[in-house]
Amino acid sequence: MGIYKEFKGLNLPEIDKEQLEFWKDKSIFEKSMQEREGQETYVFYEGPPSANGKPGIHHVLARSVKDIFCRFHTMQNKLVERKGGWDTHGLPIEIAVEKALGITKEDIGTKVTVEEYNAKCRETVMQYKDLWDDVTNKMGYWVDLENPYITFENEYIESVWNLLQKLYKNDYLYKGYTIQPYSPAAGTGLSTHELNQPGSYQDVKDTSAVAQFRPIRNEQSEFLFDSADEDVAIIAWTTTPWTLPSNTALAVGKKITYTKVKTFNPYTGKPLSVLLAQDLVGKWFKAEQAELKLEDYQQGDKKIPYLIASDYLGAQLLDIRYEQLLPYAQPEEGDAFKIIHGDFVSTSDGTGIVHIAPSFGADDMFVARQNGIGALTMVDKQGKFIDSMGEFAGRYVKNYKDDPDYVNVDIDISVKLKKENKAFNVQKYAHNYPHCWRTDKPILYYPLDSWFVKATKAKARMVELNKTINWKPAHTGEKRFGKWLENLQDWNLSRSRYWGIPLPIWRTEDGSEEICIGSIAELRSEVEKSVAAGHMTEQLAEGFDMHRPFIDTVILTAADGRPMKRELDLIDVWFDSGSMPYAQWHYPFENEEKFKANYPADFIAEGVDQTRGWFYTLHAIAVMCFDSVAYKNVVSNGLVLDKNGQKMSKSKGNAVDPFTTIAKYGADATRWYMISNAQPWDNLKFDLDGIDEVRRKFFGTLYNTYSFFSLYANVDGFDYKEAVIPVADRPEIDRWVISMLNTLVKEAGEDFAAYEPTRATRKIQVFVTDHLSNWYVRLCRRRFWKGEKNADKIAAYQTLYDCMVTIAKLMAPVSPFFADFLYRNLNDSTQQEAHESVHLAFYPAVNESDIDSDLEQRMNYAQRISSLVLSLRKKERLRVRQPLRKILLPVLNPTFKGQVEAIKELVLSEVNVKEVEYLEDGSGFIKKKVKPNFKTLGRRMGKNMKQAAAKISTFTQEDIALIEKDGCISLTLGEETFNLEAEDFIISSEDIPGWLVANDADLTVALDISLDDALLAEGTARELVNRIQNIRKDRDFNVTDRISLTIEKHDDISGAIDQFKDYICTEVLATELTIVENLENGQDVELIDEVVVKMNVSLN
RNA sequence: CCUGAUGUGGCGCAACUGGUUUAGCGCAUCCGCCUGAUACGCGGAAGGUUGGUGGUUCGAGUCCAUCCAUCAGGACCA
Repeated sequence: MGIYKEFKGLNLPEIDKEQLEFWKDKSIFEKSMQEREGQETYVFYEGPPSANGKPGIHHVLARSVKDIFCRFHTMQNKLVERKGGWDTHGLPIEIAVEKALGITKEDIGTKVTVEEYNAKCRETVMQYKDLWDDVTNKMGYWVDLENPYITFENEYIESVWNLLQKLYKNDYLYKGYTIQPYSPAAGTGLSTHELNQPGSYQDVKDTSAVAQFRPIRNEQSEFLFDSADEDVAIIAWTTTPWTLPSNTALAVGKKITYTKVKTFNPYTGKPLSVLLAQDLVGKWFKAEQAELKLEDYQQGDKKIPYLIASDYLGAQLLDIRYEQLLPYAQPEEGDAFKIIHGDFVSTSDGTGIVHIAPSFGADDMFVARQNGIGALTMVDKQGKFIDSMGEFAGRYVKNYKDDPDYVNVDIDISVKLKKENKAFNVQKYAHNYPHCWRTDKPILYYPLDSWFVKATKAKARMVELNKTINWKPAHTGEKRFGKWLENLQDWNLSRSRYWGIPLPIWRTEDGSEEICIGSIAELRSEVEKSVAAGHMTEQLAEGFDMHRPFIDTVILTAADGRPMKRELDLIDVWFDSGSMPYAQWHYPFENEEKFKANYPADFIAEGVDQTRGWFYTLHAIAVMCFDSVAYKNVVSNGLVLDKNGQKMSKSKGNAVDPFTTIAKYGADATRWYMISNAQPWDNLKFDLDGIDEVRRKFFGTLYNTYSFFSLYANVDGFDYKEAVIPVADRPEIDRWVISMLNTLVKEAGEDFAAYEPTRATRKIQVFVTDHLSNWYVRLCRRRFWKGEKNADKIAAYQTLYDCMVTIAKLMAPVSPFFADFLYRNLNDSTQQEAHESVHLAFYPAVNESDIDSDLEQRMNYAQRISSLVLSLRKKERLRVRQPLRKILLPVLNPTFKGQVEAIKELVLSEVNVKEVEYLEDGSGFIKKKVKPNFKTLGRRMGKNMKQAAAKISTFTQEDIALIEKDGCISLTLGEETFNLEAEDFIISSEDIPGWLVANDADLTVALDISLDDALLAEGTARELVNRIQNIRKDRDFNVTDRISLTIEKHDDISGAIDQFKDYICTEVLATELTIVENLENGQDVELIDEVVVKMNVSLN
């Protein structure tokens, strides 16, 4: 039994389990923080997930990203605390509960008490907490699950109230009357989020009407009239004729050209001049009817003639007044019934004149306010016309009640307009209209009272501070988030629901006095006053619930003694999560020091969908309340799609379950795959085969490297107790891999620090598979299993060991399980470092002095030369086991020969060739070619580059020799002469006449393929060794077992046996090799070219 | 409709500020090979008008314009 553990095979899920146990037993996560107590902090904020849905594979990606940087900075010796959190309020939970209870919103407070309902919410919201904790644990995400912040707890709510009060005091809160999507059928306002539910927008056919508004004839409008009796109408189109009684203005575009068209009303046949946008005349009048004469028209004619009379610019029409279309009521406040300008007016639809009903359209309200226009609200919250609507009073504007006898109000209004010569056109119109996702009834836009955060007031500062935040990727911050901030609207804070943080504002009935409460203590003292004033009978109980309905029983007293009731609204849940930097510590009521040390965050990460969600609310609250950013670095990760690029969804059945994936492939392979395959902010096409590939290629290779190491280190008893051999004294290849390793440490460190995990993982992977395993270990195998434990062998062990320990550290942030497994298997045995886990260790320091770019370059030559030789062998069908005489290398530049000499032995043994011969300049063998170096020459020559390139291609061998000798050459193009230097050219050898040649960029290699008896015999000897090794392997001999060999005499191998008997015996660990005339019981072994020998291999 | 991202062999990705790139790598396919590390790898074959078009430039996968496609976000739906 050696000191290093040996394993039968790579089992990542098993490693996961062992590591989890180990971390738990030894409290490694806790230690990773305890050991860094007092060090510089790296602050991370956990965006709270909602535990009322199950975790998906995209959560694994998001949390991997978070985990990577927290772990990386822990390894930078920083204190990284990560408080977990839960988002517990909001509509998704309420809806889930309604569904579970089989009720709708209207039933709350009637069928179910608010108290019962909220209790159910509280209970339901954590229903999948265990599942979340489980996935967090299994994927290796380190976050404090023991002491999470929970948004429904009183302490949390109190902190939020404090923030709200801060906003209130700084004049950031106001109550406003705005137009919002509203569902009369459900009796509730809808958030834009709800409006964006799939299926909300439905294609429907509505009655649309073009109404005729008659301008009042006066000095201002006189220019519109040609004669004393001309009947002029401004026509406007609407798909909601029920809003026409509420019309108070018409909007035109200042720059739009309007045309007056003389024609007849199609329903009454009376002469009429209509005004509409020039661009839309063709939409309402057929070209062929322009041919008809107005005077020929007879009432009832199907084809109505028309005549284009005159054009006006929209600006000319402004402020013209018109007669109210359906005068059921007058607006109480503001101006009305005049033409105003609207930015949004276009000529893509309708008539280019927009009917404005401020109560029923957000744009309408906005433009009306700008112009001092009042509103009419002729429809109530149930969706029916109010009493003053005459014959329409009490009728629903849409069929909200599923009344089978429902008569369409839009049609009746249209009929009325037709009769009164007020309709120019009425027809069915198919369009897309939002519907309530709960009741499936059309919504309407309705003015509602809401509390707003005056975010627009802080807009400039938010934009400015956003520029100091490092966004990954940059465009999400600069463009998506930056643009959104620039077009910021006030934040509608109100939600008329039950399960959420109540708005802490109490008002007198007339709204003349109000108070915003900022703490429980303050509420308590206000309640005391209220009890004294007789509005309440009892003081607040200890630990009272701050939710509804309890909070609504609190009635406060105004200065003049009048009662104040709480505004019934809850606040937007996004305010909850945006408050977490403060509320997670119950700041400012507790933990002031803690808060200050942890604000703002160094790093947060969430999905890009949080740009307008959490990223915004964090930023907005921080700017408005603290004039600060909330986070300095933010990674917004992309979506996780299925392997075909489709969105994952349960209904499609293409969702990947995180639990089965982790259980099957291990957390590390899953994490490594997700991070190395695509940048976190790109969408990831998630393919399980990709995880398997990562497992095989990366983890498999690294595991095998360890297996290889442990196998021989155990045999040799390498425990790293020997004196460290200075790097400078180690062989070329050791110094090379150490140089490469240090380059990697440097670059990967920079990548991690720059929030570029994908780059880091790719570099680590290339190092492990290409450089460490397939070059270093492959070429060094013999050093590990041959001969005594001498300095060379120790150097090899130390080098390989150091590489693996370092790799364990580099990969630890991304693949915490395997990294620790590797680290502990190495370090536990040698005790080189005092850390019991890689996650307590530090990111390795770069030894700049060990980085040798010359060395890296010559090893690159070695790899490429080997590759070229192997390619030539392939072409000539010369097995690698067959030794060849020599390689010919043209010398490219003065340093080339020295560089190749240093790695000559590696190349020769790799490609099984005896020697290298250099072809020097002037040997006459080499033909060189020259190409311009566009990078340097292009800059200098500019426009002349093309000509110069042509000229350079005509250079003779002598010219090239001249460049190499003098380092410069002059080139004449027409009038001009340029002095060019050696660096302006790329010289390479092209060909070696008479030889088998291969090229790779500037390298050229020729191979001598002539064979003699000695080479053939050696080749045969190597074949024999290979076959015997295979037999050893087949028979499961130990690598150290000695054997005896008996081979039947065969002419084709006698030369090999004569000359290479010792070699063969050493290679296969044979104590004796006997040749016999006849071998019975021997096994047939095929060598080459159908040569079959009989041999017997036996264990000593 | 606006904004942004993406578009490179069948698939997934790369190519530092435009220039030693004949557009690389991996997976998959086929042929061959090496291996006392049973994992990988190596060599070769096949596979591309770098989404289209136009432009700037001595030179464009890279910059500009425009169009197309996909994705995301937003506006609007009178």
